Amino acid sequence: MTETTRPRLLLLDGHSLAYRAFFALPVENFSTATGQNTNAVYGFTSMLVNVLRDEQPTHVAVAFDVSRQTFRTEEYAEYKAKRNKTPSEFSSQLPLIERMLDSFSIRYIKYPGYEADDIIATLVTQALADETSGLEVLILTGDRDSIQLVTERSTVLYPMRGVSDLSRMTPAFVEDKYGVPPHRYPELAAIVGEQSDNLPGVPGVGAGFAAKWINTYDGLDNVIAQADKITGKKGEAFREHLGDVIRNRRLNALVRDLDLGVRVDDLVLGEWDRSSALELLDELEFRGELRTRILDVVAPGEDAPVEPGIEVDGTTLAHDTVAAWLAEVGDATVGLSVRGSWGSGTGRVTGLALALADGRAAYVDVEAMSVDDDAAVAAWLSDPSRPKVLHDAKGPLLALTAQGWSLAGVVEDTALAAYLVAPDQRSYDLADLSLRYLHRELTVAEDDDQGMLFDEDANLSQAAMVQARAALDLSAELADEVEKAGGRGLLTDVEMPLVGILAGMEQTGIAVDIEHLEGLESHFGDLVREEAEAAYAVIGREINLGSPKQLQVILFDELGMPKTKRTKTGYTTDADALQKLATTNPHPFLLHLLRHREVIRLRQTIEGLLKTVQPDGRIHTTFHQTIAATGRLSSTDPNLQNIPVRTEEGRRIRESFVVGDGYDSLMTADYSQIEMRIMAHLSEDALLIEAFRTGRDFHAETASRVFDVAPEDVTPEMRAKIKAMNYGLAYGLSAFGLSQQLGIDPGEASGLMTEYFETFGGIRDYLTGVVDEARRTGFTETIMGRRRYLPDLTSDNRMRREGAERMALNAPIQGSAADLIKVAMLRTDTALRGSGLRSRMLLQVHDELVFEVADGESEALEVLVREQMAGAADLTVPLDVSVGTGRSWHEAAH
DNA sequence: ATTGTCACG
DNA sequence: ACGTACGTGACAATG
Repeated sequence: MTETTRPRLLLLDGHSLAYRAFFALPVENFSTATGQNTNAVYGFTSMLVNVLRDEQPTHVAVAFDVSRQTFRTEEYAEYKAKRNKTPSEFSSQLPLIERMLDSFSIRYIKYPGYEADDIIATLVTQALADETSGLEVLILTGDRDSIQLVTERSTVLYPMRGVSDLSRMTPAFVEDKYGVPPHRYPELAAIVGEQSDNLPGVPGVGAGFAAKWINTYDGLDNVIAQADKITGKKGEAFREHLGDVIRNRRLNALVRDLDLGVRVDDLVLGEWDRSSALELLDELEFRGELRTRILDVVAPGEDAPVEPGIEVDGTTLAHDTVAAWLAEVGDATVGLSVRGSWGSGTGRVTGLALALADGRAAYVDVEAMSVDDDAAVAAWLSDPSRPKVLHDAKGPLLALTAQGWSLAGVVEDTALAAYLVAPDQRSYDLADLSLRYLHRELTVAEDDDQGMLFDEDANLSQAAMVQARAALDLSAELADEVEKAGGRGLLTDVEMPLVGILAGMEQTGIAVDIEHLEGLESHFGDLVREEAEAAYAVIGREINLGSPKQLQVILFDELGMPKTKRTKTGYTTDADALQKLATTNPHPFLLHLLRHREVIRLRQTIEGLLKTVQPDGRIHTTFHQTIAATGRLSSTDPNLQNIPVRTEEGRRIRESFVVGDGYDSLMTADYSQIEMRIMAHLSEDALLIEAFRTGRDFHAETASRVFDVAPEDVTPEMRAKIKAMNYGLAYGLSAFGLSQQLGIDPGEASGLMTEYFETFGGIRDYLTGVVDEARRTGFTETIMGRRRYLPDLTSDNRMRREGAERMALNAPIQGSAADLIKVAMLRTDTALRGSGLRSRMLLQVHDELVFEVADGESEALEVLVREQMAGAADLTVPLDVSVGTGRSWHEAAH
């Protein structure tokens, strides 16, 4: 222990290393849930810790460039001019690297007007000047200019490929590789040139000749002085480009005497800041191997390198012991995992796993419970003062309800929490979240007792308890994240209470007139056959009309029609393109094909619906609360949010959704122009607000203002144009998109947009402001504070960037509308319960709610629903609700 | 598993 | 020069 380690100074060129890492590591594999890219941070950190581990330096510093403007660009404007603009995906990672260094107590140094190399050169010079210290110097850099700093006591470590191979440049190595000693390397570079710095050298002269000259004449100065003596083409070229060479030499000389205000002694490696380092590793989602390696290096032996999986201490409770266990739990928060099944309006529970923060856990075999156990479980589940945490509570809730239990006291739903924190994820799988936020594997330890029989039941109950524990642990972790994202109110007051409502709607389902649906199926089936045969007759053979590939052969090869817009694999045959073809070339095949598409689609929709009708004669969809990044719900199995409505034929399908037995009618209530109203509210555009306050036809009102005519003089054409414009606004519309929508030319569409924005300046200002702010903060926000992260706003890829800009325009509008109708559902549900009405909510279709009306409740329900929907938010414009009632969904909509 | 198409708000 | 409106889900064809 008394042996003194030899002092070693490690200097890193932060910029060049991070830049290399940025290009070496695929960005897709290195980004966090919120979209922060981490490839440069990862690669830099990885190189840093490897060198810390392998070289054991006592002193460390990292040098950074401040900007591209340096004394070199002052002197020679073309210096590094050929380099592409620094991608913002890279720049955004530099502050993270600095935080990483702070947490490791590693100094980083910048000096305006100079490059990182100059800082390193200065420190190397200082370190070598003090010969008594015997300080050894290591320079980790991706910039070859530093080779001039190599001496017997200073070595350059240069990354060869990617971020893992380091080449150790000692004087002997440099001499061997380049043919000149290190201090002469910049002389050689001056002759050869440096492409990455945009410093052209002597054409036709490579490193070999340059080294020969330098050695023969003893240095570049002498080569220049005796330039006449060099014969041949190369000599001629050298004389001709002498100016470049002299300039190169001046620029590639590193500055060694900057006044940094830091001495080598100040660079002693200090104590790391454990909590900020761990926090940053979590934030960057660095786990697994790198996390282990980092912790091993900066804090050897301090943190167990291998993270254990989630563990619980519990077994299946014996018969008649559940009540006692639950009594012992008291009012502690319990992680709850429900085993069983649910869906299609039914469900059942086979087991319950409970876990506590101290590791205790229990599994209840619901199928083998005593009467007392059952009562105890029922009481605990329904007691709102016994707090519970679940992951994705809707399914469990459905199963418990089907079992005759009620559930109360759910204080956190970890799936919803994770969704609010990062709404763009595909899934919120418990195991993934455990890894991401807890850095724990969600696997059950294998039973290694050889003598024991494999007990499947024990494993299942163990897995359930582990999941219960994971949900509990996650809730603590995610609560912080939700707080940080400002999502607590939304989670507690909106998303979580909505779970019960959605479960109820799914369980209730909507009644279907099967005979009517079957009648439509055969009707459209007939039409499908007719159209197919007519199409075959035209071309003289049978093809698969559903195959875009076969259609392309017929349309573009055999019928010789003009090629449409390209897709990845060929040319599009979508309805839009075919419609366009048909206007110039009304070939009968095209017409039959289009009609065939239409009717086969309707038939398919009907067939799909028929397959999902349950024995109770109703369809029970599943609503998803964590799919749409904007905050909307989605619906599957079947999707009841895309039942046809736009054509008369399609609407006939809605005749099949009918009032169920024991009820009087269906009622639908929808918000009119909800998105434009939100736009008016958010933009505070006075004219738009006024247009809504008149209460008259909104599109006509706005058209009258844009075209500056009296409302009664607005023509249908004017109204149609402004309507398309109004709808397009929230989508980030382009002149092209608008022209496509309206079938006018892009120039006219562009003029229309200009007119519109001149009239509604507040909207234009709002829209540009939204994108600017999102670019600054990294996210957009709805009226209720729902965030969507859009890292691509700063992408260098134009497509991605512009795509993100359109999402930024749309997310606050669509998302606020989603917030609003969710609040309306909560208010309506509460009011319904309080009113004693029997009517019930069945469906939500983004801006519409569908109810089943009990006998004699029609008027009361309408009043209640109108009041609760209109009062869901206090906007600067009124929320208009239109309501209709009928025997079917189709009738109700009239 | 991905692509193309088309239904909805 | 290039692609072109936001958000979903279902189905069939095709790799």
